[in-house]
Amino acid sequence: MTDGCTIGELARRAGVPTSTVRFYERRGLLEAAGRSRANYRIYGPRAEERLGFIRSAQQAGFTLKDIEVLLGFRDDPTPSCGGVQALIESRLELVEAESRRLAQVERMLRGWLSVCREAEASGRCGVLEGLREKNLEKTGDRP
Amino acid sequence: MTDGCTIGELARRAGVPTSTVRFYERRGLLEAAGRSRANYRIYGPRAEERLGFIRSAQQAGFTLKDIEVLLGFRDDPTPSCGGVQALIESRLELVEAESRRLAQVERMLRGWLSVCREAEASGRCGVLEGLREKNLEKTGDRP
DNA sequence: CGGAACATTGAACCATAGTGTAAGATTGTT
DNA sequence: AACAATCTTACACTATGGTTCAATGTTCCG
Repeated sequence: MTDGCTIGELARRAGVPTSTVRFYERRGLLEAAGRSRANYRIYGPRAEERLGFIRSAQQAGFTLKDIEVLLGFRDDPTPSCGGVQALIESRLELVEAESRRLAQVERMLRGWLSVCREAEASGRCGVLEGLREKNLEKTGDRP
Repeated sequence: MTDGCTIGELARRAGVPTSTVRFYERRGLLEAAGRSRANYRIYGPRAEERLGFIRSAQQAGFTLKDIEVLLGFRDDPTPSCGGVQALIESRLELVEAESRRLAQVERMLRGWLSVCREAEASGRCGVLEGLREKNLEKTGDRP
């Protein structure tokens, strides 16, 4: 009772805009808060902790959809750590895949950059000419 | 004149759906094609080559917005390789930043996974408890 | 009392790269 | 002639994580 706070106060403490708090509520990540007489949302320490969890999980690389699941586990009295583990593993796989893709893109771009520097001497642009040929379709890591 | 083809044919050759070709036209990446009597788009070899360029550039990690610029350079009679180089460099920076972020996320997830495995013996879920504490905010690569 | 600073709502909007749909016109094959 | 395939258009929708807006109501400070 003593420590209910408004959405602005909660948001300030968590370091997010109020719009984000409302968004989380809309998404079902935060349960609908109690209301003051003036229909303002009133948050207690539990909501604050929950919001902190969401932000931490987000920093740890979980999507909001993941976090929905994690929160479900958390709310569940059953310990069921297996589901959490499976979630982490599948998220990790996605991240690894994306990481590989990015590394590939990075190599590509570096390749084009060196083409660009080499061609700087001659008048032509090796990149525009090189990208025209589709030798990268299956074969080419290096342009 | 002999080798105009319809959108379906062009799309098949490039390995994209026709919807994507129309989308590129709408985005201004492909110029509006000529039309047959029946109002069908008719594409020549230049369009085919241009579409190939777009796809190649995409594989090389450029966004459609980048590609718009690249196409602009290409259409420009002036050689201006410097602009191309700047574009590659700025794109590369973004990719590197994202790459670092992903690596960080990967470390995080691996950390949580090991927490999860360690806690498997005990009844509790270390992840749900660990994410509650916000010790990861600035300090923590490892949970 | 007055104005600033805060709160409420729903709806629309941002970027990205397309995909899907509906309804109708045209083309090719049998 | 019938039928399938292909084409046309505009508009809406996908996923992600929110942000912005307008119009209106409340609380706080001097």
